[in-house]
Amino acid sequence: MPTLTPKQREIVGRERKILDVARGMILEGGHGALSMDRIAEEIDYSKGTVYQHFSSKEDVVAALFIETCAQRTAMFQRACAFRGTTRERVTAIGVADRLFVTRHPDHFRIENLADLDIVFSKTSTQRQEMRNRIKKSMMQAMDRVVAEAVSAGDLELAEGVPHCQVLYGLWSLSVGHHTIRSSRDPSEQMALLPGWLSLWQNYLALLDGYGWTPLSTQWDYLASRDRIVAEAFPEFDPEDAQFDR
Amino acid sequence: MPTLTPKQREIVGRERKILDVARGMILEGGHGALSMDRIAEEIDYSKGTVYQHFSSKEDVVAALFIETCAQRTAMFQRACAFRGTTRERVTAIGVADRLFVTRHPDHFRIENLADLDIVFSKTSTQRQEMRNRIKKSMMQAMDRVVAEAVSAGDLELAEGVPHCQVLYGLWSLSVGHHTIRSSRDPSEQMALLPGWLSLWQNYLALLDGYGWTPLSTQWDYLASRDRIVAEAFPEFDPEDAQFDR
DNA sequence: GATTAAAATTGACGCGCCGTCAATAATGAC
DNA sequence: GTCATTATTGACGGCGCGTCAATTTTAATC
Repeated sequence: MPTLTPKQREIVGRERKILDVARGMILEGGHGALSMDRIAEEIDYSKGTVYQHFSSKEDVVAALFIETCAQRTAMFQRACAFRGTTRERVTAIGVADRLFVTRHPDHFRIENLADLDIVFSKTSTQRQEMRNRIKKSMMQAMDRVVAEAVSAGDLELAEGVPHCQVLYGLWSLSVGHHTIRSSRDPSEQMALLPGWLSLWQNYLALLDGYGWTPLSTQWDYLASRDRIVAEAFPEFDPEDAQFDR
Repeated sequence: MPTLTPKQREIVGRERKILDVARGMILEGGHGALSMDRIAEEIDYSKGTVYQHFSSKEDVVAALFIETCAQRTAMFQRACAFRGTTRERVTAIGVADRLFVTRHPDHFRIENLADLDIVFSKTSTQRQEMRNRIKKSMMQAMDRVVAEAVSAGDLELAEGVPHCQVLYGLWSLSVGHHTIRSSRDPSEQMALLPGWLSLWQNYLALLDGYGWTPLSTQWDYLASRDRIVAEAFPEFDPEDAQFDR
């Protein structure tokens, strides 16, 4: 086991601190509030030292993205392993998404930044590959659920419609929801259902529309939701997830 | 009729030019490529003059957003007036969205910028109100279609689900789609259906899932699509819309 | 056409931020 | 204790935003 010198430990700890400080800045004021000078100031090292860890501002954003995305992927994989019907498993992904967001309310701000081509283009190829690997493994886990559903007969797709089409629908709903909600303009909020329930309703409708059985009219998916939290994500308190907000 | 002095005409023309130049900059390189200094340079006036038209960089973005959004709203209103079943009308909104995007490929880049709270918070209240008014009239037109569908019996919503829930689903799908596609990362593009068709499929599934009749299994909505373009948007060439890409 | 008040235009300035780099200090191997 | 390697510093060049006092242009009036 390679034991670390005090110096090396200092370096590791500093990197952690940089990321934490940066995350806080983005959370409070978006990309504009993130400043390399301010990071240096807050961690009490010079700017040059910060640049020893990250080659640019975008590199920091990319690192943050990868960090949180890895956790997200891990949660999705756990969701996909849920023991239940295939539709319950795909539902579990939606639940995981919600639980994740309560833990990392900053992630979507970062994701919207990081997915702008510009960010990763300014980053080392190493980090680019890491990002692609993570995203890919997330997709793969989810794709497997759809494939299973098809082979189990729970889902019959029309001629010429690929598996991932269903996935893409759920993905779009989630991204759209988070994007819309992150702009906290009251005029948009209309007379909507409270936050997460509106996304949940759309999940139900989309999956029903694709004919993924058992349909929401034949099954109590709110009960499934509670079972999913209890069994796949026991470390989460259902209260904290605020499913009704 | 108030005739304009040469000076006033110059000012109006200059404002047009500023917006055009700014739009081009955002289109080519996003928010980062937009620079007040460069605008001044390109229109051959000093920076101070640019600031006579717009109070800040964000103000320019806001103006661009309002401009394009107004056109978008107008197209949606035309879509809602389409003569056909209620579901055809809501489909027409999706078609209008597509036609609009082909005309203004830069709009979603701008929308994603403009909806970040930060932008409009740095803008005059006048512009903020204008934005809210436009967004509201867009929502209202669409909401009317849903209300009609419910009262005509084409759509029955479950207990406690408000009208706009359906709208919110379509809206999320569209925003999600455009957001995902605007990050042109090949790894995400998976084995998807070509661009717009994947959004179309999800529209169909979502509306089927909400039970909006006639269902896609009972009606040829691709034929409706062509009729919609021909009747509601005759100025568009169906070729240009690239529905298959 | 001359006069003059109001409006428009200019560009230099202060400030903050990014990323670099030569100079300096700390580390640890021998 | 010596010295090569590695880490740290902060001043610097460059760029962009938004301001403002000074200057020019406009157009209304005599």
